[in-house]
Amino acid sequence: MVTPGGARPKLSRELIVTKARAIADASGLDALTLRELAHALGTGQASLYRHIADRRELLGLLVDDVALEFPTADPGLAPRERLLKVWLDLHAFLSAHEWVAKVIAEGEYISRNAAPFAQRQLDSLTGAGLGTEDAMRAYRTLYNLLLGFLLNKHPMGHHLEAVPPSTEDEEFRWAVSRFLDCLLPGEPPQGQ
Amino acid sequence: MVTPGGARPKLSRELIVTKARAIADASGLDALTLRELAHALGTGQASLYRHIADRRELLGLLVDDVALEFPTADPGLAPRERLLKVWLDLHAFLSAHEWVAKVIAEGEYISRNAAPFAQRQLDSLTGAGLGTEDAMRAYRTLYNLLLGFLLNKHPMGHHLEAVPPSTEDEEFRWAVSRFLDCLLPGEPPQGQ
DNA sequence: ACCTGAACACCGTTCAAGT
DNA sequence: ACCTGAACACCGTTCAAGT
Repeated sequence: MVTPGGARPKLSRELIVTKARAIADASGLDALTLRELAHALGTGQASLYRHIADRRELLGLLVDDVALEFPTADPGLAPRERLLKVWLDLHAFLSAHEWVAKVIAEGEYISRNAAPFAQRQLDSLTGAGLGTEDAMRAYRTLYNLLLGFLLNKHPMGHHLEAVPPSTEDEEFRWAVSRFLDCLLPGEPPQGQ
Repeated sequence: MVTPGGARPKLSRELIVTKARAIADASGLDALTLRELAHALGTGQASLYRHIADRRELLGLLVDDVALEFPTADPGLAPRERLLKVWLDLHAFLSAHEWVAKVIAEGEYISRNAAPFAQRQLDSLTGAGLGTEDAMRAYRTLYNLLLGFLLNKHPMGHHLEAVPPSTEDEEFRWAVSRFLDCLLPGEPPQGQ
C-alpha cells in the first residue's frame, strides 16, 4: 500500500530495482538515468549509492530480476517440441523487454538467476540424446542465436530483401527449427 | 606524407573516419569521444561537425568503412566449405574489431558497403541448392548467430561449464558447421 | 549515524565570436 | 565565408555539509 501524502516507504535495493525496471520497460535503457530513477523514487541521486555500487551493478541486478521470469518447459511435450517452445517463449519474452539484450551485450554480467534456466535446457538437450559437450555447445548456440536476433534489427544488406516480409518471430522460429532438426538424433521432423 | 611541424592536412571525412577507427581499434568504443578524436586530429570539437552530422553518423561511417574489408569466398571450394570458411573468416575479422558488433547492436545502421558481401553469401547459398527464401533466412540466421557470438562474452549460466574449455572460435565453428550440415541438401558431411 | 544538495569531471552538441 | 573556443545541457559519481 502506497502511503499517499505522508512518509515514503524506506528506500531499498528491491524498490530501486522495481522502479528501474518500470522505467526501462516504459522508456528504454537510455531513459534510465540515475537522476530520473532518483526523481521517480522521490529521493536524491546520492541516496541510490547507499544501496547500489554503481550503474553497472544496477543493470546487473535488473537482468537478474528479469531472469526469474524466464519460461519453463512443458514436460508433456516431446524433446524437440519442448525445446522449440521454450526458446520461442524466451524470444517473445525478451522481445517485450528489449533493454535486456542490450545490457547483456554491453556488459559482462553473470546472471545467477539464469542458471536454473540454463540447467533445464541442458537437461532437455541431453534428454534428447546429446552428449554433455554437445548439449553445452547447443545451448550456447541457441542462446547466441537468440541474442543476435534480439539485437540485430536491421540485418546488414537488408535492402536486398525482395522476399515476402517475414516477421522476426517467424525467422527466429525457422532458425531454431532448422538447428534442432539437424542437432537431435533420430526422430525426423515428419512435417508439421 | 605528414607535414611534421607546419600546416596540417585539411580536415576531411576520410581523415576523421581513419583516425576514429584507429582510436576504436586501439582503445575501444568508449574511448572514442569527439573530444579525443578532435584532439588526436589537432583540431577543435566543433570543427568535426562541419564534416559529420553527429556521433551516430560517425559510427555508421566507421561500420561502412570496415565493411569494405569483409572477406570474399574462395571460388575453388565446394559450397559447404566455401560458406564455412567465409563465415569463420568474418568471425575472426570482427573479433579483432570488437567495437563493430557493439555499434551494430546499439544503432540501427544500414551498411551500404556490406551489401556485396550479403549478395555473395546469398549466391553461395542458392548455388548450394537453397531456394531464394531459404537462402535469405539462412543468411540472416548466420549473420545473427555471428553477432550473438561476438557480443556475448559471458553466456548466461556460464558458471555451469564443467566441460573442457573450448574457445569461442571453436564454438562458432561448431555452430556454423552444424547449421550448414542440416541446411544444405544432399552432400553429407562425410567426416573431416 | 545516516542521508543528500551541490559540486565535480566528464559527455555530445551548439553558438557567438573570431579570422 | 569558414573555423572554433567557450558555453550549454546533460551524464555518473563524490563529498562536505546537514539532520
